[in-house]
Amino acid sequence: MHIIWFRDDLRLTDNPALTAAVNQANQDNCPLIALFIRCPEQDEKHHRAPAQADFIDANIADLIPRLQKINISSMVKSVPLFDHVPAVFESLLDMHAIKKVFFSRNYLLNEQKRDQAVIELLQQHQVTVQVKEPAYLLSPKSIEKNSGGMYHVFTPYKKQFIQQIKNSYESPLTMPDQVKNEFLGELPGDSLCVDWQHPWWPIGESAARQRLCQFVDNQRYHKLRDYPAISGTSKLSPYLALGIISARQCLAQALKQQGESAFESTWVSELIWREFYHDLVAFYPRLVKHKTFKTDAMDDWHYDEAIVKAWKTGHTGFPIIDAGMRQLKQEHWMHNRVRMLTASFLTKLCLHDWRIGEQHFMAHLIDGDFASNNGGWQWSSATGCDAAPYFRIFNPTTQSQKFDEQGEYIRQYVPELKELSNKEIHNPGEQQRRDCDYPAPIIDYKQARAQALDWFKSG
DNA sequence: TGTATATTCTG
DNA sequence: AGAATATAC
Repeated sequence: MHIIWFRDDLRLTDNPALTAAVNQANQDNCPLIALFIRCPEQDEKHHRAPAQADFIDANIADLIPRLQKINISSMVKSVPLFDHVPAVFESLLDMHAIKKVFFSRNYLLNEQKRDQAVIELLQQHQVTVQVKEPAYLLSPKSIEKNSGGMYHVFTPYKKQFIQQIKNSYESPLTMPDQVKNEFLGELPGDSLCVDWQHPWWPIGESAARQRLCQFVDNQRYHKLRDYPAISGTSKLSPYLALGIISARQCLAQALKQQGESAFESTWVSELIWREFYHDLVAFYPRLVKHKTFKTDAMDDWHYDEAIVKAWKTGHTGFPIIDAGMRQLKQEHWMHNRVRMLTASFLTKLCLHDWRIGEQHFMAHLIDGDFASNNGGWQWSSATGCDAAPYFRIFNPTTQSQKFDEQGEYIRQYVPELKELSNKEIHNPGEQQRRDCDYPAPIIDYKQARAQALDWFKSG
């Protein structure tokens, strides 16, 4: 029999490893088994949000009957750590005559170490391993400067990216054929947490595709994406992070609805940002080791327990920041504009280590994705790839006035301020704060900004 | 995908 | 006085 080992790509369509596995099984006329290996302790080590772990389980549970329809039986195994994954394969080898194993490549370090150990074990047992490139828009490392190496600036990267993808466009793969060999029935395995109570994030790839089809409207996205009180973003990030939908499927839909102009659209640009950050991780393994992207970046930060606590719990005394941090805790998701504001606040105004924020976001976000999250945090803290230098510092109050003019977003997540006027809600007066039982600002913005400019300039 | 400030413009 | 614009950080 052959095995398709599902890890990140929890979908049937546009899944190169799965399609290859099905084709091979049919060619060799043998059964195909889908293998899922969950590693709860590893998840904890990587600070995977419990919400995301549950979302994965629920999506696996959704995938199993759909795999059955194409005659693929599934097996779910749970072991604590990546180190224990080879043993799962060993016990499978004891029980079954396994000929080929398929999975899609992962560029993160611990994951690659895990995969390498599995590959070595399988090769010792004369099992063929096929590692397929995941359905990125372009495979990592396919964009390089003329002089070689990775672009450090997004704009020229994007320009070349679009050129290249126009030349080598591949449309997404459709559902694979049925496996001709007989369905093996239920296989013994470990249980999944399938009690998913989150109507905002429906399970499964058809839900994701439906969301995609309803969303793609670039005019609307371009106009509304920065307003956190409005649902103007795609809400596809958790699906992209876990491969429930592929970036290629997203681009295909944009092209279908907008034609070639999709390449210039704001949303597709965001998809390319995502590839840019994934590419950076593939090029620079130091990023996975918590190093700054800029090797000469200022990297010794303040630390004040009280500031970290206020930031994490949403009690900084800056309403828009607190709204964002509370939204993160409550919904396991935060609007992108507010992610930028809260990140800039922690790193550039409080001068606290971006890694604190990176880890906190990962621990709570349902869409946590190492490359995007690390890239975003390093961009925010001036240690990463950002064409604009260190002095891009957001003013939480003016940003709030600009992007949450009516204070709707603040009122939703910081209800103690909901009676304040549209004018006052962005920065209540001292007496109002006391009346609402809302904290005074933990930093003096003006002073913090001046301090940050000095600090970054000297570093 | 920024902000603050000085300067000029407008009514 | 407030908007628009230019410039430096």
